[in-house]
Amino acid sequence: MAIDYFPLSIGMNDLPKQYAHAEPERHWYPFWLGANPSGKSYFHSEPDPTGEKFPKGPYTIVIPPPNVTGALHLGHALNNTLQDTLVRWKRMQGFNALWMPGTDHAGIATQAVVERRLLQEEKLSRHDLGREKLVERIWAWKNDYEQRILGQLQRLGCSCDWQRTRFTLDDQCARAVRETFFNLFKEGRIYRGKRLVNWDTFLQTAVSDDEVFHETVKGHFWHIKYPVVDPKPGEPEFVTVATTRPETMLGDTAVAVHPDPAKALDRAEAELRAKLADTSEKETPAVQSQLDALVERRGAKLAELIKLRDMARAGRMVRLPLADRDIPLVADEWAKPEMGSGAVKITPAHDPNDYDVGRRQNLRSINIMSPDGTLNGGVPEPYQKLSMARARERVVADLETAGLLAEVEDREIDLAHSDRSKTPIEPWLADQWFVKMNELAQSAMDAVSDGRVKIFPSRYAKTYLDWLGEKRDWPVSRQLWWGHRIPVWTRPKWDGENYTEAAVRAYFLKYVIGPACGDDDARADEAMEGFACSYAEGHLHICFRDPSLLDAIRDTLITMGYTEDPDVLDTWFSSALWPHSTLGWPDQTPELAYYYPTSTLVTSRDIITLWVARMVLMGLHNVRRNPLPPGEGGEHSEPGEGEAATAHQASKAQSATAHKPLHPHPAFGHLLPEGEGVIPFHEVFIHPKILDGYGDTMSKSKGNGVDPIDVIEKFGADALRFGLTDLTTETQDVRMPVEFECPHCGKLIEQTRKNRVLPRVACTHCSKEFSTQWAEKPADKALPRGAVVSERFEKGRNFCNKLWNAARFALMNLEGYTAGAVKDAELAVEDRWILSRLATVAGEATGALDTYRFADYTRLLYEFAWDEFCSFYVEMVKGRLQDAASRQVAQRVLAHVLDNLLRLLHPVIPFITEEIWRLLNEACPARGLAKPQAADESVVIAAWPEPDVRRQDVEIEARFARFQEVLKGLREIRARQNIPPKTPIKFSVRCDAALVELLRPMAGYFESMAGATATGWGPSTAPPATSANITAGAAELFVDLVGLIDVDAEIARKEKDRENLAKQIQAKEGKLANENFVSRAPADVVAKERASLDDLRRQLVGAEEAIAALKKQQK
RNA sequence: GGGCGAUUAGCUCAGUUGGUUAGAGCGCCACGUUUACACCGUGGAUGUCGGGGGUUCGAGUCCCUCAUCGCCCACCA
Repeated sequence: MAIDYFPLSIGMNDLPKQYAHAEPERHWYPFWLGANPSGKSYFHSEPDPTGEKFPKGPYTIVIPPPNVTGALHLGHALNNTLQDTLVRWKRMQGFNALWMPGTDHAGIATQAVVERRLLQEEKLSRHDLGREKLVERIWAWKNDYEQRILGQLQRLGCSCDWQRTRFTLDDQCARAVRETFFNLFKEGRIYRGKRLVNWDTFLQTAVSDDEVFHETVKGHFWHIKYPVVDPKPGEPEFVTVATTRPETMLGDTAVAVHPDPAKALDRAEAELRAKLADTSEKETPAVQSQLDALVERRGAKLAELIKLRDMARAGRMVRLPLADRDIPLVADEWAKPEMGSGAVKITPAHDPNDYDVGRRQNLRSINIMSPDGTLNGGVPEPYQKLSMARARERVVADLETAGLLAEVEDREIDLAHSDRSKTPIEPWLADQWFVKMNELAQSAMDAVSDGRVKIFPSRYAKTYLDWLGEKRDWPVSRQLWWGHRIPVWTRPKWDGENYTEAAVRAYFLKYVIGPACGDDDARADEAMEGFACSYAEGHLHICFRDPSLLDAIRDTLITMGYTEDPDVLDTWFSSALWPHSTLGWPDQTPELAYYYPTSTLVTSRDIITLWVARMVLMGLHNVRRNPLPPGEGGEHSEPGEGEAATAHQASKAQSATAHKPLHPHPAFGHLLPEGEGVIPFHEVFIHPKILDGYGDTMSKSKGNGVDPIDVIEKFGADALRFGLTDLTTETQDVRMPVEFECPHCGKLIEQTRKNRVLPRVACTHCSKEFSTQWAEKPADKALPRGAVVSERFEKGRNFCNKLWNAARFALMNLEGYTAGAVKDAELAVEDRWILSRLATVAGEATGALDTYRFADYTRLLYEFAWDEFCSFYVEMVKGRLQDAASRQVAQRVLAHVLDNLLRLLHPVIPFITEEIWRLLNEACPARGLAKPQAADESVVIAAWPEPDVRRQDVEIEARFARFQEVLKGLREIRARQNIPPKTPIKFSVRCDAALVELLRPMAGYFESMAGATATGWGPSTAPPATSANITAGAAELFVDLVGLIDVDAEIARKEKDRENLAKQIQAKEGKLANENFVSRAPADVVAKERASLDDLRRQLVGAEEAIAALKKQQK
């Protein structure tokens, strides 16, 4: 049968000896996407609510959307390979598999990249460009990189449903974001608060923690005396506070002391003692002296602190020097008595802890800094317009002049710098929006605690629960331009205005919304549904659900004094909605009803908290399931149980052969806005992180990053995928030593910490130079580029080549193949064996994938394909293929096993399996043993092999094990006697009658596979006069060596054996003589030891016999 | 400071509930171009299972402790 709709890459008659990966990769991907007989993409999925086409129901994965900051690296390749492996596997199993692709706008990271380039290439800041223009530039960047990223995923072979590709900043995500924000706002879960940001005063922007580097600098710890206002008799004249940032005193609004100093001192002492008991030796003296100081001064300090505390309770004030303001003493637990004097200055606007104190104690906040880093009008005139650094000098000098500086200590300070401008960061409290986490976090914790969401490996559930357990409110605003704009407008409250929600609503209905709706009451009422307002800290905030409404009233709002919030939302806000926003939420789409909750999330451990936890809580908040009345699909979702029972889940619990339709048949409209919240996914798999050979994380900036495309070019996409899957064990990190590939000689050069940052490197083999990613000078850039790869992918490439050659052998021997049923009686012993092994391995491989044991999956198939199929089955079937009488059955079994092997391997190595599948289709259009059937046009849509348990045959596997032992023994003797492979040898076997029965039928295979002819079998077989012997399991082999033997070498060898055996026997005898062992160990263990001892003794006798015989020969 | 994890052959990693003589891939050594495959075949060498204690008849596996490394989180008047 000729395939005319698509040309095969390789003609059947000249299959190359080495698998060439490039061509199959190039042409099979478009084939899968639609250039196939069906004309449709195999990767596209449509909801099937009735379960007509897919009785097993859906299997859904949403991609962790890669950031559009840059191209994908090896970590992404791992992440996506695993997802593709799962999706392809489930698709083959008959699930309606959907892999939803997309990318993430990655707020600050992307804006930072674009801003950095702008500065470098055009010397422009974002302020020079303006908001709109900058955002335009970022969109252009996004378009470039999105294309590149999606292209990389395709090169990798990812079977995403590209028709559904999404972006976290696209219109539909924007709708989901606005809907979510509005609802949370209306529910009072979103509030305005202050939070410390890393303020870059040079670029006048907030920078993320990632963009901050710390440098230890020499600084001071200043102790400042604040005079007490009108001290009463017995009261101190001053309160001393200490600070590393004296200039912030100008913004102080209180001094705090602990409300219960005695208790606080006890706690401090107890903590130090605990630390002393727990600390390493070299730190002990420091802790001890702290403790001593605390104990020694306890009495005096306690008295002082109690006095201060009482003053605070009496509402006494201190005078803030330089600013000449009176500020209160307050009692607050933030003050640590063991620190400094025990009294602490409170600057709510410039320190997050102080901000909390300010809220608790109802203090004023005085912001003293302008965005450019100079002091603003909130401080006395002499200090205004000074930079923070200058202000510090001035404040310290003035305090000293005033005699208010008690002490100055030297101190090392960890000072934060902006990575972008290299200037010091000023911590600055900015207004931020927060999401209240209390209930949301609890709901997400419950989902994991009660098993609705399962995390693999399970230890990561702890990371998740611990983090959520803190229930820290989530700051969601970012001082950026790239992202979802916060849909809030704000104005200060007017003097004398009384805020009530009802009044604001009434006002808006009458004067703003009403007119905007053309005074159509129904429309206006509806519009008011999408209106919410709140009041906090002197400001009125309004929020709209529908942005189109906003366009109509924008001008009105501005006239009314409202300003639009300039900030955008944290990028994780939109990522948190990803599993439902990509399926159409807030609309109740068929997709949402059918595919949600998704099946599996595959991600890495560093975003368990940032992303996974938030998806769970947002999913539970946004997506609601209504209990359906019985008869409308509701019977499938029993409360509690039903929700988790997708077919995917059920297939794990039920046997693979169960046909009961367990899928929920979700009816459209099944997910409604009321009712119980629905989890976003049933299972989460956390995969390891790839480090380089030195244990460093890979990154472009270190120079150890690997572009998956480089690996694909050199080793092939399948080799990359196989290698990555093969290292996915339960460990948290894997190391991947990295090499440069010399573009001149193609050899690999070890990448070191030194050479990986050079613009050009000389090849250690051919000495020619090549360029690296650091090349900037034209001379460097002109050199050919050295790709960065890893030889760890050789294993995968070699495996693909082995598979290719096994297929090549099969194809060369399948001429004249006819399909037809094969009767059990027609099967040869090797057929029965390989079919038994195939059944076992198919079951084990399925089990491995089911529990995310990816490395087990590849290992099982690697060993089956290489060590069993290639090394034994193919070798053994060769003879029958040459024999007309047995050829037909041999061909049918060979084709069948290869067919199954290709299916089992397809999820991990899709390209080569498709290539071979199509070649096999040419040779054998119909395959199968019991009932041959026409093969599917593509292995992508072929069925996953169900383990054929009927073929499992313990007896035949046992016989094979014996056979393999004997064969190995024969080869070993040949090797150690240096007998050339072509020289035939004769051997005899001494073993019991049962084993003879097993081995005798294999005689021909000893001839073909070891060039050895059997001359005698049985319990009384005697060794030939000149022989080498070896123990192979329960059998003893004698190889007749007349004219071949190196007697001396054999004697030396056997003497070494004898020594070794004697040692082991002694150890075992000792063990068995131990009364404790014999009486306490389980009987079967003891029996095993006894049997093992007998065996060793027998071997020893054999060795001695052989030595004696050989010594006779020597003479 | 809190948490999680790692430490097994030269390198990268497996090692099930404690139970024969601790495994794989790469690398290394010897032999081999036998009609699928040198990206191969056959055979071989290589380990104080990080150190020290303990529990046990028995520990790579369980407990304690020390050391080194990695990651996450928090904090630093």
